[in-house]
Amino acid sequence: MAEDLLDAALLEFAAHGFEGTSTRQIARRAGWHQPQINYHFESKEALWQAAVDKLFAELASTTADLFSGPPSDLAGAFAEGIRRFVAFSARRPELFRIMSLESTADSERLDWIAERHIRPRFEIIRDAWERLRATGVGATIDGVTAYQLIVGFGSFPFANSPAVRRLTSLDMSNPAAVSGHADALIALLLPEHRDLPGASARRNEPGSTDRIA
Amino acid sequence: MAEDLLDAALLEFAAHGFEGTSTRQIARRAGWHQPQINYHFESKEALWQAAVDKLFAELASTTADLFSGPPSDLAGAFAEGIRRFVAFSARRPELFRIMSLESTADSERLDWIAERHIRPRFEIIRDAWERLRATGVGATIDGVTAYQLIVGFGSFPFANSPAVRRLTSLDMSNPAAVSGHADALIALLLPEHRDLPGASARRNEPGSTDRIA
DNA sequence: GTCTATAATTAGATAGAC
DNA sequence: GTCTATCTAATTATAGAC
Repeated sequence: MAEDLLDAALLEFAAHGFEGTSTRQIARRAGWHQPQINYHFESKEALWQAAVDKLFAELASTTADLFSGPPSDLAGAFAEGIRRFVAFSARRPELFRIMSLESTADSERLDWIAERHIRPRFEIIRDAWERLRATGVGATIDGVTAYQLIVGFGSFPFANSPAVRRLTSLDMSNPAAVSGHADALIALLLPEHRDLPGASARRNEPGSTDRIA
Repeated sequence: MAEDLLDAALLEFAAHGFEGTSTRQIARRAGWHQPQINYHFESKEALWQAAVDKLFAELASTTADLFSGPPSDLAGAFAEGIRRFVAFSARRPELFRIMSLESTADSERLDWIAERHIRPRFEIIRDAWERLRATGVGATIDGVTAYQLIVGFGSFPFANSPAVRRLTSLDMSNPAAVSGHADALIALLLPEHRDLPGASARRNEPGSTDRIA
């Protein structure tokens, strides 16, 4: 099944980079034989593109409905978007890893991923943030900085979970750690939001580790 | 000169990962012949360790004096530490790139870098933050989260500067962008700090692009 | 210490039997 | 479509002349 191979490719590319990953490793992980990759995909590069397309399609499906309706509660939609993005980063740390790997040096892969996948999401988030700020809500940072905070800080502990585990014995795949991190990010971006009705009810549920001191 | 080779190694390892970097690329960048690397270093792995040691020595030299004196102005020392770390991340984006590359999968290199370099710095920052919070100052986040905010958000736009450039035409190597990003991070962590004497004088200097909206 | 040549291994991709 | 065998090129590392 091609889905299995794409998932294996995402894990390997995210862990070792494009050049550092061999198609044999990917095939072995998925239970394929290496030449099957070149039968089903034009090249290693085409396999990478197909895997990245799948990853961003998964992300899109978790946030598609957020900014489609009327902007009656933009702050609430923003907070919900952050919760979903943080949860997705925990489930799919490959997203941030591959974005980071490809964002550090000029390359054709960066051109491709920036224009095809990152730019549309970046512009939606930046513009939504600036509309929100225009209503007087939110931390006093601009849209570009808010995007960097959401993506950089929101994904960081999940993309680096093996390092986090070594330094703290925290398990970032724990659902309480995931929602706690989302709450911390929301508190930084939307300091007023914890006072809004129903905003942070989940923070006080039993069993949730409250990362807010 | 061995310094030149280690700098070349850092750039290549940071851009392509350990497995994705060939010793020939490194040698070519530094003007060496490939077999010289194996004469001066035991292996590709030993070269990587020497390069990472050099990188963290540079970081240590920029922050060595910060927490040594009496903790009379812990918030001020914290803000100054953030400014220096952000400036270092801009000058040496290889630090964050290599940390991220090695923090995503279990490996002997992660064991080595986590214990030798990351843990000591993590514990200093986490503990300093919790002492600061005990005085009632600072955002309501715990020490682990503060560390993730400083490292993740503080380094993100510099480690990903080629992507930032594509999306925004911002040049993150611009000194105003560097100090603006440090100010944004300080404002998130230490909301009270902008009111302290001399805290953010540089933000209002002519020519500085104020990223605070 | 430096350099050319090369050994031993592995990479992406293809040929061709089935 | 699958699988074995293999091609060409690139990899890390070493041998040995200078």
